[in-house]
Parts: sequence; structure tokens; C-alpha cells
Amino acid sequence: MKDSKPVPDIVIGRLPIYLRALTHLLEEGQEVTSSKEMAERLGISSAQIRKDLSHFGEFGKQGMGYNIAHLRDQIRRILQVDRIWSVAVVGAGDLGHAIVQYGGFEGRGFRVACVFDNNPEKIGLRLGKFEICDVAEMPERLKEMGIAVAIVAVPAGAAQTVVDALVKGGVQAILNYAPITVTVPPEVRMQYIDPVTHLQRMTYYL
Amino acid sequence: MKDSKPVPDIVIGRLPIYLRALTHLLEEGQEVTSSKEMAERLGISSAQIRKDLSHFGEFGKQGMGYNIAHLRDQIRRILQVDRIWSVAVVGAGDLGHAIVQYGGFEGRGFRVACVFDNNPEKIGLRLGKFEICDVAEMPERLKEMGIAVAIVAVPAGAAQTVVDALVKGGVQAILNYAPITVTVPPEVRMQYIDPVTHLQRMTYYL
DNA sequence: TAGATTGTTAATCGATTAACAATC
DNA sequence: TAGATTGTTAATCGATTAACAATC
Repeated sequence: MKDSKPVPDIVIGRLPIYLRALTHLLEEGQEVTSSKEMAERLGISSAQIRKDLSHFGEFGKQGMGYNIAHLRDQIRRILQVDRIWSVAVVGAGDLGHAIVQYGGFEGRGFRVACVFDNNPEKIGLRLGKFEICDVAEMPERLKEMGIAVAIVAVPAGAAQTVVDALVKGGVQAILNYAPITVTVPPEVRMQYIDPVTHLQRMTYYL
Repeated sequence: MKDSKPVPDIVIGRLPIYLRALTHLLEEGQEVTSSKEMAERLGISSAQIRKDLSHFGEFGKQGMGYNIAHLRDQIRRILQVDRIWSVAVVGAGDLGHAIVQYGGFEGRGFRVACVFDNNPEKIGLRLGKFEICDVAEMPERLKEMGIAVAIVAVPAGAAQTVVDALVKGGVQAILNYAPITVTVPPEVRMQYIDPVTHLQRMTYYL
């Protein structure tokens, strides 16, 4: 941690993997780990793990390794998941349902705060503990609630319109499950999940 | 396409994105595109698109660009998604339900062929058009059906056991939704989807 | 022909790895 | 002290980009 250059995004992308592994080790009751042990678990080189962490500070002790709870807390802080982010979910289909019901956000920095859909037959119904809201009112609702993070679970054809409305509502980070690349202003972060692209990446090798 | 070195995996990872964009352009009725147009749509440089494609052949015409249907067919062939892969889904919870009901596999090279769970109360029940099978019988069933691709949608604690059983059943490509890094033999391909890691990658910048 | 765009080369840029002094 | 492991440097490796001849 000596230069002022931005940390490469590829490094940022590995921090959540480290965090997940540390949490897992902690649940197993372990207190200390090493870059070597992490490397074996994750299939990443130990040098890379040390180099990645060195962008942010010195978290280990020579000869001793890393205190797991401490390193976890540091990475949480770096990633800003030492707080809870309210997340809007757009799309109340099967996937939206699975996302809203998913118990895995708790404890990792996120909480679903509201659900939107554009289908008049769904608006007003309950999904888990939420009442499904009209996407038409989304921008205002997002602003009111101060929501910065959203998950898009709508068909590809609706994704760009939904994303535009999210941006209008002040959302700055969007996870898009719709299988289409959307356009956003440069200040908005996008991430994509399309299971088919992951599968296609593997069939090449079969 | 002149050397015999393996094509970098990072290039393989972009082909499904190109394929998705080409299919989209075709649906819009367009017949020809250029590396420049694709680049603008995808937020990738045109040089990179041309270089990626050049690993596999010459698919365009100078001054004219690419015939979309032709390039799409070529990428489908390269990725081996010019056939239909039968996919096993493990885990019949909300996520497994969403995956089985998802209509987006059709036309992109995949079809859900069977569903497994370890919960005796679920085994034998229907999920969509499938009867939920016992994971205990999974390895034999996979071999019988000749299944090479699987999707894991079980809790983290069960993932390694499930993956071991899939490998035993001859599966060679696994898409894991459980938020844990698993160990597989080197000949088995793994891909991961953990929405929380994607979200955490974005909150760093907020 | 003139304009456009490919496929490819070489240069640049960035990421990973190997190695080791520092030190717990 | 001896052994282990960090944090960091320099070397290696690989990926991206710029540029342009080829050519449709």
C-alpha cells in the first residue's frame, strides 16, 4: 500500500472469493490461515493472494500467517460490506421469487428491501414478506428508500427499460440476470449473471 | 488461425457474449455487422473482437464486415452448442425450481433432462415435467442418460458431496450456484455463480 | 476507383509468478 | 535459534491495443 494508482478491478473481483473462504474457515473453527492454505483451497497461487492483499495494507505476520477474523473484517471494510445494503429486486417471476426467498444475502452485506414488477396481475400481491410494487413508480420509490443496489430478473426484452428506470432512481450498482448486455452511464456499475454463457464456456472443452 | 497453441480461456469466455449479441442482432432483422458495431454494443474494443475471432478462422470480408447468421453458426460450432446438451439439475429448492422452469436454455444449446434432491419429502414429487429423483441414485442415472453437464443448486454445505457424486457419474462440466469453492479433478470444468460475490465486487466502488 | 473494414503484426500495457530479505 | 511465512521486487508471462497492408 504505497502507490496511489487505483487497485485493478480484477483484484477487487477476487476479494469476495477470499472473504467467502475466510468466513468458511472461521465457521470450521479455525483461527489462523496462510496464503498457502488459501491458495490450495481456491486454486489460486499464494503469491497472488499476498500481492492482492498488499494493495490494501499488511494484514499478516511473517512466519505466522493471517488471523482469519481480522482479515475477514478488513476485507469486509474494504468492500464496504461491513454494513447492510438495501437491494431492490425487479421481476417477480420464478427467478425473482428465488432471489427474494434466498437466505444467503443476510450476513454478507445485503438485504432485499423491495420487489417490483410490471404485470398488473402481480402488482399488489405478496412475495415473501414484500408487496410487489409497480415498476412505473420505481424511480421515486428507490429515491425515497435511498436504494443504491438492484438486481434485475426480467426477460431480456425488458432489461434495458428497467435498467434505465433504476438509473433514474439513483441506483449505482446493478446485477443483471437478463441475458443481454445493457448500456448504462459510466458512473453506474454493472455485473451480469447468465447461466447459459457459463455453460457455453465449458462445452467448448468437452 | 495458424498456431497450435490452445486458445486462451479468456477468449473462450467472450465467445458466448458475442454469440448472444449476434443472436440479438439477428432477431432485430439485421443481416450484417462489423467489429466496430459489436464493440460499441458490448463495451469491448473492436480490435479485441477481431483478434478473438482470428483464433478460429476468417469469418468476415474486408470492407463489408460479418454476415451475422454465418458468424453465429461458426461460434455455435466452436462452442459445441450446435447440438443440445442434456443437463442435470441438483437441488429442488426455489433456485432449482427457477432453473428447471427457465425457458432460456432452449435454443442456446441446453435442455434440463433430470432433477435430483436428497430430501425424502421431495423425492418422487413433480417439478415441472420432471419427477424429482434421489441423489443417492444420481451417479448411475447420469451414466445411463449419458449426461455430461450439471447445475448445482444446493446449500453450500452439501455442494462438495454433490459435486463428488456428479464426477462419479461422469459429468465433465459443472455450474455451481452454491457459494463455496469446490475441488474437482483437473479434467472436470467448473463455473461458479454467486450473486453475492458479484454484488460485493460493486459495493467497493460506491 | 474510393471508402470501409478485415486479419495480423508489433508495441504496449498489465497481471502473474518466482524469489528472497525481513521478521515473527 | 530454526522454521515458517509475509510483503515486495523484479522478471516473466500473457492480454490488449494501435496501426496498417490487404482487399472487398
